[in-house]
Amino acid sequence: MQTPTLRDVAEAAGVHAATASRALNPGTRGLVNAETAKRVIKVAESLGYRPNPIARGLKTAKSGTIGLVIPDLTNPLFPPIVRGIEEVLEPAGYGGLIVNTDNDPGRERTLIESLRSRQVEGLIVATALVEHPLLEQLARERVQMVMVNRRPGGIDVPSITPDDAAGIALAVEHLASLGHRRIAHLAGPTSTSTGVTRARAFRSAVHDLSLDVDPALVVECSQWTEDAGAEALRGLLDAGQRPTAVVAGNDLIALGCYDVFAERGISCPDDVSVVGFNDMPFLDKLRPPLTTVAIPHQQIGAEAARLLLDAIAEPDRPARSVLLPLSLVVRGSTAPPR
Amino acid sequence: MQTPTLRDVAEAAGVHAATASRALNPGTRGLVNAETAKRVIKVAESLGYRPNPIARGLKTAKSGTIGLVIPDLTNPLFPPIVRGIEEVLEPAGYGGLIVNTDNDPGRERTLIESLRSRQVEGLIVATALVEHPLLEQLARERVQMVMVNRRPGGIDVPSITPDDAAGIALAVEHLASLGHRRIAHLAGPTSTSTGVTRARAFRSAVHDLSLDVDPALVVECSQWTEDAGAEALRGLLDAGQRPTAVVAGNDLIALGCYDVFAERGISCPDDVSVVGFNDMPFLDKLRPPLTTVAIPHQQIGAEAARLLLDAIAEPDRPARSVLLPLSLVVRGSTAPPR
DNA sequence: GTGAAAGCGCTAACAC
DNA sequence: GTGTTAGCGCTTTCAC
Repeated sequence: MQTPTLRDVAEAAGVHAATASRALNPGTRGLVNAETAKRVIKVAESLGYRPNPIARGLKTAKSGTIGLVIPDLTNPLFPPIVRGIEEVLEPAGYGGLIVNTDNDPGRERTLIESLRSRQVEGLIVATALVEHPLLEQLARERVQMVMVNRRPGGIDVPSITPDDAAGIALAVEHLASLGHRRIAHLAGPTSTSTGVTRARAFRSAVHDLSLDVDPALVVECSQWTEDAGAEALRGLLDAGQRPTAVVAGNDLIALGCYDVFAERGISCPDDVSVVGFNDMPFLDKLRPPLTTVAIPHQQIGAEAARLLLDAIAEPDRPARSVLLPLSLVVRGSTAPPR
Repeated sequence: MQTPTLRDVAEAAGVHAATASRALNPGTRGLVNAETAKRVIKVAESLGYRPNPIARGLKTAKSGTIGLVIPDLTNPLFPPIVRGIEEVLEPAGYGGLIVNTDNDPGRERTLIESLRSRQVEGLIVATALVEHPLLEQLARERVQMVMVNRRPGGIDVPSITPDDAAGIALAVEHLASLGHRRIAHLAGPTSTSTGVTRARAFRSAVHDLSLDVDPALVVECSQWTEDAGAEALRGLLDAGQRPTAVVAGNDLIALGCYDVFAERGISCPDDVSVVGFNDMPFLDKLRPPLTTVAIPHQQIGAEAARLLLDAIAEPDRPARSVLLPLSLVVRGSTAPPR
């Protein structure tokens, strides 16, 4: 016999399929004679019965899957988040369907569409660049979702974000305590909320600590990449700026700085200190090891999944949002200015 | 109206649901009047109809999902493979369900079980450590699968593996051409087929090139990790061995060597050259940048997905297996011995 | 407490 | 060519 069906179990236990269903389902088990329930369960086990979630899903309009929308799994930022998510989803009986958008709004639309047609029960969205119309539409159609790493403007969607502002403040304070006063910021693209938040936090930290406030010291990178970071730093230096330290929008941008240092014979941390953001893997293997702001990625993922499961269970509960604290990992790329 | 159903479309187009189904389905579209088909399609579009794969799946016993069994998504080896897989799956209308086994046989069993109950149509298995009984059982039950990065002994399962032996030969030849004669190998665990294959390839390459053949120069690491690599190298050095170069079982193990070099004031590549295996991200940022054997991960994933889709389409075709060529990426961790 | 019957949305025989 | 009918495996009224 092929993988046994509920009816097989019912027959073997001498009950009706409906009764077997009730017995097997913890939620409805109470409706059934304890004896019968026990018997059915035993039979099911001995037959190696496994419920077919597809059939169940068809009936209950629940698929037991949720969609994970991320830009690019290959970006080391995301695997730990995904693991954190799975860690919570799995014991809850849910599975995660991952899509990579490459931050392409068109792909994003299509992929979310395809996830919805697969009847996912909710979405965890970790892309920085969801277009607003799409977001609003999803909210309107009451698609359960939670945003990771970004807070949705205006829309009532739960989100789980690292406390970027606090992280940047940590970085700036660290540099200031080392004696730096002229600190540059290579900001992420202002098209991303993260880029905006971090840049704003940078400006206010510099201001609060009474360091040199010079608009020319904040440069926007066109992307969150090594190349864009290198380009931005080159622009800064070519414009004659000589910061003694730079706070990079993220680790990749910081890596771009390393490239420029190599090109131009600048020594880090002797000539310039650098702080990254994210604490990607293997940063401790760099030369010099990169000082950076660490984000509890796995925890973020886990928290996001919990938020989503809650939202699915109680669709009408108002959106909670969580801000996770960050920490600074001091390594070799920061030192007092000379 | 909630998301429209096939019946809604059929009604709006003035045809029967079955006809609508035929019209919408490329495979059966030929059975329907071209005009009608066109009309139905138009109506479907205007209604924003999206087929419900769950319902379809219930009927056709196909879920449109396949299971990806990997040890740990957090290991940088896997994200590119997963992306390669998705790249092929997505246009084919399939989705991938990922599980992380942490190389725990128990978890592996349970997770594969849960994938099967989710009615996946096939499995892509990238764990090094599938227990044989499980594998055999799956094969017996005619679960379609393909193995990635390992060849199943004895069982007729398609596999897609990097040509490890050729890669190791590349590494050894490179070192030999630099003038090294006393080369060590920090092998991966012999409980993994990869570990065994690479160690064997190392021995035969050393032999073929008439280099120093000394069994003491091959050490097994207890795991594929940085720590295990460091430990193995310490053991080797403590035993008085002084190789001028080491071929590490993988990049992580090579990283462990870096740690030991730092501990003991050994200079790389001046005192010892090191070659890694895998070409993880950011290896070019290390000090020194690691010379390593590059594996076309994404391509492996894509190929694996193709193999699986083929197998699903033609279950009776004999298992094909693919061996992908590797290349050596020469960076700064290798130099002539001094 | 349990069975009967209906139906989730779709597709596949089988008629016509 | 198209409609009819049945049913995938399960859950859920509604009777009894």
